[in-house]
Amino acid sequence: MLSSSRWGLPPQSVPDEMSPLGALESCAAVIRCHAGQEIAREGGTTEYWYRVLSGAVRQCAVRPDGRRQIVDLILPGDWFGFTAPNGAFYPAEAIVEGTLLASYPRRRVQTLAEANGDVQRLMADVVFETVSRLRKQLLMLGRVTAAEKVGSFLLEISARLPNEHPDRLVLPISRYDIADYLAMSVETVSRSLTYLRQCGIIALSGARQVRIVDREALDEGRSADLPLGSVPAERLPRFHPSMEKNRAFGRVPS
Amino acid sequence: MLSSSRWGLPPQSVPDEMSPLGALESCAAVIRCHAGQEIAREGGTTEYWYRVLSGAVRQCAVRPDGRRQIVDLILPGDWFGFTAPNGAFYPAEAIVEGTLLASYPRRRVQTLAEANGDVQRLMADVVFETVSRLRKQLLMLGRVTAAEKVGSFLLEISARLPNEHPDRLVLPISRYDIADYLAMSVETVSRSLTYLRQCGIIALSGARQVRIVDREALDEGRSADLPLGSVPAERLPRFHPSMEKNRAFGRVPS
DNA sequence: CGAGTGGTTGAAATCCGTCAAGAATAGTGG
DNA sequence: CCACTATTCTTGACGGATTTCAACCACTCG
Repeated sequence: MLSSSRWGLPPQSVPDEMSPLGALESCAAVIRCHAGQEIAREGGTTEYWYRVLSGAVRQCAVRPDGRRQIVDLILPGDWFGFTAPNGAFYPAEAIVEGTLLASYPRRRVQTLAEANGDVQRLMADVVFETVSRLRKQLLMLGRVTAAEKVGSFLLEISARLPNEHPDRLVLPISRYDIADYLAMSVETVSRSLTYLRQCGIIALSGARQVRIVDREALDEGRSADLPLGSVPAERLPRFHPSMEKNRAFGRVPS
Repeated sequence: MLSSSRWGLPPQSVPDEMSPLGALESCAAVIRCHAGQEIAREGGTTEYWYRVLSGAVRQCAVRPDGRRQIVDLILPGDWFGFTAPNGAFYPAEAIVEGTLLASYPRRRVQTLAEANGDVQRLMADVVFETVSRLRKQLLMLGRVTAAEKVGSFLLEISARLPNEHPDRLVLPISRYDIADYLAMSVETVSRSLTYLRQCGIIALSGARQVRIVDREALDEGRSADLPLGSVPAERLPRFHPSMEKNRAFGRVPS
């Protein structure tokens, strides 16, 4: 499971500075994971920090009632494994077969960061990215309509997945995972996608291949103008009368 | 707005080690905020990291449709202000009148952390706490029923608020803020609370004073057994027939 | 082929958001 | 202290979106 080969950091994560990264590189080992395989945890605490090189990883929470929720979706370039001293531990599993991870010994990196300010700042930014990622997921979950949730999910994937063409994307996860990621039922995810397709906002070739036709319609949340049940014959108009319900969630209280 | 008085770290955040904290203390300034006041941002980027000493702070996102969502609720002892280099900025506002903040100059702390490994690890843990906090909010938003959301919110507040008696708590935020925090309407928040009260799971004295009667019922999510509309005459049984719908969100797919 | 997984669609029940109105509380100024 | 107002909170009614339950199709792999 633990291969000792070395691996370099991808250029996009740290564009200019290459000096401190060599030190980080030298302590990284590459792990190859099967689909569904849980990333090893050493006795409860995470002794490693990981970075996804290819594939996808999910961190799940299982409620007492048996439901599952994905609390983090980790794509190539993202780091994970940061846990608070007394925080809950959410097991990480590879989603895609052959997912490649770079594993960094936590203590080694911390020692490196103490000696090298560049490494310290790099790791700080990496954790801040995690915060930013979670906040985006919060915003997705907070959307009102199912179609809005799925729409913003597609945009998120499009932005985070290194595609040659940003409007053509291959979903790395199944409908079930999307459902657990957005906290909705699988059926509604499927319905939302066909709804977006029927609106002409996206195009589907196969289940996983998505083409974004009208990007603005996705992030403006205009996909909530019509209910899921209705089947519009043609594309939605750019501005819809029902968009006028611009009342705030809660006005500006306390 | 910016007072130059000094302020010590509270003992609960860092129990034992007191040596590196003196250095942190010495660069902290205390800010007193009015209710609704936005915490100063210096030209878009956050030049300061903050820690809440008393009161409460919210970080909001406003969607194009005018809705508001609270993407972080910061209570005494919590830090905030960590932003990724290219991440979105969410303005922070004090909620409670007279909220006290300790502000730490970002660059000064970074310099301190470079020189002192203890400061570095302390700050790392502080950011990990933020990650843990956001993940808990994700789990709250992911709950199915409105009563479950509000129930887990009460438990969260009870755990984070330094109360003498953990089952008696005073809500620091209004119904509107709760609604924007849990991404639901104000009316449903109110209805959920009265529902929990009628179930005998909580007791309300006034709008803000809550007493948790049956803690297990709250975190087991059993509060979702009955729909919001029905008014049960007595307490719910400990195990309810409808609890058998233990189907997972999505089974365990790839 | 049959089993299993993943995906889609239909029908029914229900939970929640919206609109509306009223009650309770706080804040203000006389 | 009281009237007056604004805000917060609660409750009702209604319509609609989503969940649930169920069936079906496509595909893969022994």
